[in-house]
Amino acid sequence: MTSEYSLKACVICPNRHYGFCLTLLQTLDNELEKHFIKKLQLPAGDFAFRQGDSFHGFFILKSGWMLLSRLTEEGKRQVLRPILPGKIFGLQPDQQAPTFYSAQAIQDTDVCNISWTIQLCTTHPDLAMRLIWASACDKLVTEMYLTQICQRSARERVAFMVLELFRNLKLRGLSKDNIMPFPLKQEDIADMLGLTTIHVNRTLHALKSDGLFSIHQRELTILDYEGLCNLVGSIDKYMAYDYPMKS
Amino acid sequence: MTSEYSLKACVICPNRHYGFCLTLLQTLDNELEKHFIKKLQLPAGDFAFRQGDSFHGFFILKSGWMLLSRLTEEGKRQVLRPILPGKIFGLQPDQQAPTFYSAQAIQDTDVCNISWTIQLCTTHPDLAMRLIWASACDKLVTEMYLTQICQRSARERVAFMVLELFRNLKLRGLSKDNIMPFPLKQEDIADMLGLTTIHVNRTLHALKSDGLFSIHQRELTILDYEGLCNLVGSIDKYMAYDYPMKS
DNA sequence: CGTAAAGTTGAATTCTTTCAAACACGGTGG
DNA sequence: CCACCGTGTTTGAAAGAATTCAACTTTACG
Repeated sequence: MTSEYSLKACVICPNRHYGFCLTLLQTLDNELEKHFIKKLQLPAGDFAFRQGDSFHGFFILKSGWMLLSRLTEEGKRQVLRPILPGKIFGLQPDQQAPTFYSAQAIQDTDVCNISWTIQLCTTHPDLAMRLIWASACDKLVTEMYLTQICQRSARERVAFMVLELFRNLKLRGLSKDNIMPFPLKQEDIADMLGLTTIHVNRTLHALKSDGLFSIHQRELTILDYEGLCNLVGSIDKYMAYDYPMKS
Repeated sequence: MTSEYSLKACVICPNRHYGFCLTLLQTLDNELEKHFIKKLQLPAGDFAFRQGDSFHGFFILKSGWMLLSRLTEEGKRQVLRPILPGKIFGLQPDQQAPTFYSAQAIQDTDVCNISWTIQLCTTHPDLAMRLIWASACDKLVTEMYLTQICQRSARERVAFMVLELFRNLKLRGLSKDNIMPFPLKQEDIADMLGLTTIHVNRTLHALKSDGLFSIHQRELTILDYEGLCNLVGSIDKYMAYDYPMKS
């Protein structure tokens, strides 16, 4: 993990047009950037933080993919959600307390660390509002996954996950046509959707056989968008809600 | 649903010592209470809002129990979480957008409606900070349930739910000794834990037979606290995190 | 080129669901 | 006071989805 201070790096960041980063850029001053924003590079496999760590503030993912996951006592891993560029992660209720989950890069990533304090609530109320917004977004995404996991079959869960990722990548300009990056291992999917690796394997196989999508070289190609939607149902309205919207 | 304005009602509210309400009370002025806090009474069965509604601000539960739930297209219901007194609910990323879920009273309840606007972020940054805190808490609770549901058997899920509720009720002074109010129907539990009503019934039966707890007249008595803990595992640290803590 | 990690396959088992039906309880009205 | 009704709970038996265990194949990478 390398770190550096880089004044005005936000000005050229690909995420600057959206969400928290947009608001951040709008209210950015040297003071803020110098003292409260730290930039890091994390190679694939590295952790931004580990379950049980404690730290101040929170992170924003600049590029790459990360996974938030929690290890249970029995050693099982629960993937809480994947983090795409522009997303905030690591924001906790009590910043003194040990974190509930780990944040691990599954690709080489760039990360920003924001030293959020209550002081910034006062000096930057628009950032505070944005933080409330972002937190509510994360909650919503988790609730969507919870609903899917509780109520749908393995096929449907996988289809949901693919569509959800696809739409969020598209909004970020990170997919071309029907092709999206797909760095998730089958084990990641299993730990995310409450299935076993073996069953994920069989399910992926079935969905590919049905011509819904194909996966090669860590890239997923959607072959039957409508078919996927039918499998998932029209949760369109909320699907891309996770996205850090403009304004 | 009746509504009224009542100046300084917060001063005698049983939730005034904790969480958002504590901060609210500390910064309370007539201006704030008059224009931004509206009090409601909801009889059992009534909705504070329904999935798809949109409204400004958010709610705080003053007394009673509520359930947040979402109906899927197929007509299945997902209970996202129960709401205990002192908890915030209905806070959404985009307040213009239709809500993702419904909020229904399962007992006679008192509810406060707070007309939160970005303006209040500026005038009351401590409330904004508290809101960030509360939102992160809800997220954490949802993540805990997600983890349990993905990784544990029906027995363990039910045990978890009972313990989680018990601890939060205790913190609020709403349980005496090992007895807690338990207004949940078996169907509610099923919809909350991703099981069928029938299987919840059998599971409850099994847990009662094992002498872990008993249920009579909408009250649950814990008979073997340690046994329950063994079933759940020691997630103590985070268990009562949901609680709107002091300070 | 060789080792570890990731993916694949089969068969048997287990947990949970589904369907169908009966029971208990509280409230209502005759 | 009792029959009736609806909601919530209980039980049985069969079917189904996902897991477990064990082995094998492929891919990635130093």
